[in-house]
Amino acid sequence: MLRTHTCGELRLTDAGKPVTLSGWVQTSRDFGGLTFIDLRDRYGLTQLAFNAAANAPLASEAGKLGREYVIQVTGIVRERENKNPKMPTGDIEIVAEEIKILNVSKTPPFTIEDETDGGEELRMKYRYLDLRRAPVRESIILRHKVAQATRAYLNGENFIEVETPVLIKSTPEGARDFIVPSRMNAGQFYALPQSPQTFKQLLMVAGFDRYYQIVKCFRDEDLRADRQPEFTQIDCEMSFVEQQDILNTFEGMIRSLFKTVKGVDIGTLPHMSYADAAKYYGNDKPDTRFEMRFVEMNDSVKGKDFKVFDDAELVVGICAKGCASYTRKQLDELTEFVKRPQSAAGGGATGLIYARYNEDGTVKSSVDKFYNEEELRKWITAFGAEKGDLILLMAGGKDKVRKGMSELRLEMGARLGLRDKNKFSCLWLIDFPLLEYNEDEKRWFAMHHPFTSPLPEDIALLETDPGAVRANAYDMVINGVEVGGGSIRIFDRTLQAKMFDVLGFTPEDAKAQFGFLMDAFEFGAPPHGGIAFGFDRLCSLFGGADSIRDFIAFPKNNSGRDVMIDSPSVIDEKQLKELSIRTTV
RNA sequence: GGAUCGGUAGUUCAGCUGGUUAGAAUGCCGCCCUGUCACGGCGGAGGUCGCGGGUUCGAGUCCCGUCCGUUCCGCCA
Repeated sequence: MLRTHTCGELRLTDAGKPVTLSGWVQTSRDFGGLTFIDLRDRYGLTQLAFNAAANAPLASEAGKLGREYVIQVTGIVRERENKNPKMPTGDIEIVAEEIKILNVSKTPPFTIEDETDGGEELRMKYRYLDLRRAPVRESIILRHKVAQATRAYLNGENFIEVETPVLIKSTPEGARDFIVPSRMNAGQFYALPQSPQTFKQLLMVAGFDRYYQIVKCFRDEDLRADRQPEFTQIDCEMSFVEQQDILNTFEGMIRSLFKTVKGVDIGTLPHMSYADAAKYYGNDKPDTRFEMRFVEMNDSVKGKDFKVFDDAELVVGICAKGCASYTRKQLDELTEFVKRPQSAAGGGATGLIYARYNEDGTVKSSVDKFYNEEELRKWITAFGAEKGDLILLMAGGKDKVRKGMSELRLEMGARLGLRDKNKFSCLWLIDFPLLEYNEDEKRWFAMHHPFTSPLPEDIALLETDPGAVRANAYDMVINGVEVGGGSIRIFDRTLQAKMFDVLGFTPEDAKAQFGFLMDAFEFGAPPHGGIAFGFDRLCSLFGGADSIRDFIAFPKNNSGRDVMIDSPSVIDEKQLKELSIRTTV
């Protein structure tokens, strides 16, 4: 063994012990006659002390150690003269008697400290150095803990972990597939799974009853801070269940994860319908850490000759607590925010209308020309505003205004400090529409996927009013992040055929793409349903971070590149030829 | 595909309406220092201002193009 202890475990009670530690040189503080070195490993930091008066050659050798040298040190644990209460090992130091350089190191391109001076790009290029930093290391360890807690819970609930194939078949719906050429089948291609969806359903047909897998999934779409081309799901499926059974099981799982990993009790998850989420929060993943719910104002503001409101499909607003004192400049900033070109609302329909309910009880709005004080008082009542509050309104087409107002709500929540990373607000979002109409392609698309069953009471509507059919589907939302989603599946071949029909698949198309699943359903498929959680997002949520990248050991950058190993890369002509791929380059 | 911000020392950044030798902090190197833990002091080295073109007497700065990166929109059944 190259060590007797780790760099994080020695305490005052160990004083007097002879020990051997191995690790990396974090810092060196040289006082001439006295040199301190902080030695680092995964477990922490331990101070080494070298005294020139006691051992001059050793102290001189210690002075030559550079940052990130790997050394082995033998010495005696001693109580420190000056303790450091900020370090767990701050009460002791090692009086070194012997050091051995196990490996030298170049000076790292950025500092290996909690607050590094390295930029994102550099950190990714030298990710193995970045991973030496405590915050990144802790994020990866947190991920490990979440994975273990997940397995512990699901194992306890009788789930079986089954691996499903990675080389599968491309299907046109959904995200773009990553494609792998087949050498043995010239001109043919595998696809990497966007999720193990069909396989887990086949496992239900196979009678496995409860399946889970912590599994890599792949989607060839553009990246975001919270989106990687390869990402991990907690993928689950259960047989002989209805929606409520699934909600209970996985509410239990998430509660267990919060309890084990964060020591937090999240309580019972409320249910919110898709329609209510749209109406009160303007999106399907409401951040319910704070209220600031939408208030629809159509009836109270129309007919006063204010064209913007009169022409609008929807006038909706929020009440920002204590913001009546906002300056003109701050209000202009909000208007800019709403109008910014990157807004999901596409630049905002009308801009922003505001009404201040001042501390002195007066009301002042940006549309005083059209609305007298009495009318503005009605606004105050509608919003339940108190003195000092600011009412913000937007008007226009329903979808755009809701999107725009939703962004504004989150922005105001952030400005008011209401989006606390240490607070967790979880809920189930239910009653999604089953189908979405695509104007460009003039056909219905499955909002979730084509195996999602309709709510039983809505099945009849499939013929008459497909847009009104609600799905037997559910999403779990935490702090405005969609962390998981799933559905009760269609297990009846006739209903599945009808779904494909509504989606515009000919029976031949359906057969070609999903024939294996439809065939399987003819051999006694049990009623089943499932859910999948975005594991990376869940970890970033637990870790209080917006980006998932530090919870992935080796993530890709915004262009889907791994800048450390420099992939993707060109492959040579011989490989291409073997794969029967011709290039024009 | 679009928008946005950025690219200057190893690193993080500053560099105004174009003007003499491009700065700071940190890191690195050398010397000094016996209780530091963001050690301190003195000194030093370190730059193709992403790349290409243009405007100009003169470009880090202005214009065009291009490459790389950030964040967002589209996209992500």
